[in-house]
Amino acid sequence: MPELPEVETIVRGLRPRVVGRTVTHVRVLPGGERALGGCPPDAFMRALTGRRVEGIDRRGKYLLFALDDGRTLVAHLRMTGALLHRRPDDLPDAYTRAVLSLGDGAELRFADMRKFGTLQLVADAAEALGALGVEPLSADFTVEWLTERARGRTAPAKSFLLNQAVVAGVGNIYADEALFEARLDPRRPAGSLTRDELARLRDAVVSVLESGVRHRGVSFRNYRDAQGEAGANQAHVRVFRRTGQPCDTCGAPIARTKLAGRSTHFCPQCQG
DNA sequence: CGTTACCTGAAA
DNA sequence: TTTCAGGTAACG
Repeated sequence: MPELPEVETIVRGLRPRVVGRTVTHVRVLPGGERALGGCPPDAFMRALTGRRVEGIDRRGKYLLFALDDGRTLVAHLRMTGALLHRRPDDLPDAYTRAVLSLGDGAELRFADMRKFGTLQLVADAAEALGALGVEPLSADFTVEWLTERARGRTAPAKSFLLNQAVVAGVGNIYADEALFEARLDPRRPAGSLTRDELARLRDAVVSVLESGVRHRGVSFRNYRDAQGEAGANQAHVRVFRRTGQPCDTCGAPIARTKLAGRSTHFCPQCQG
């Protein structure tokens, strides 16, 4: 569920509340063991207990918790995961799969209805990360880099954007929004995009992601930030889940198709 | 390269 | 009852 802006919002919420705290107790609840990727729950609890969180960072859609023994707790929320900063007497969160108690009495709850999310404790973060391309909100995200990656590719532009090895952190919402902003047909083969079009696409990706961060993410259904609050960016979405509604720019009805197995929304007029 | 599987629930 | 969901690894 969360894409880059949602994960960034969670990281920013957790940082001031969790960095510097020590993990005093770890519980893995029913359904939580599968998030551990084969690590036995006891081993996970033992390895994490007593560790101090030195820093929290984001890479693509992953959250990285740097621990004082040099290891990293790597979390990925996939479709329905959430990381919630709570007090022990706060109401329980549905589908809580693991709870880390912190030295100041607060707790960090990992909740995940669909159980796709992961929590991995590794010596080197790279062990837990998939193949990740450039960070789109960094200076490394250049037109040259996009051009190189797009060369010769027959996959649709939409699939190209969803590929984490190309741009890390773009998901289904922001891919559709960026293609609309760049006025590009999501079905166009990535390799057919001109340098000019790729320049537009680059700028559009940056723009929609920055807007997402500014509005604390999109909450169409499950997404909640570290305080359990919904985001506000759904009010600023131009095509995603607006099938049949008039395009803001030209009034034509927003169309929907399927690409790379994902619902894809676009304006047939503006993105022709 | 596209499709399927992983899980659970909400919406059509 | 069927389809769909903000993700991605594994499969053919």
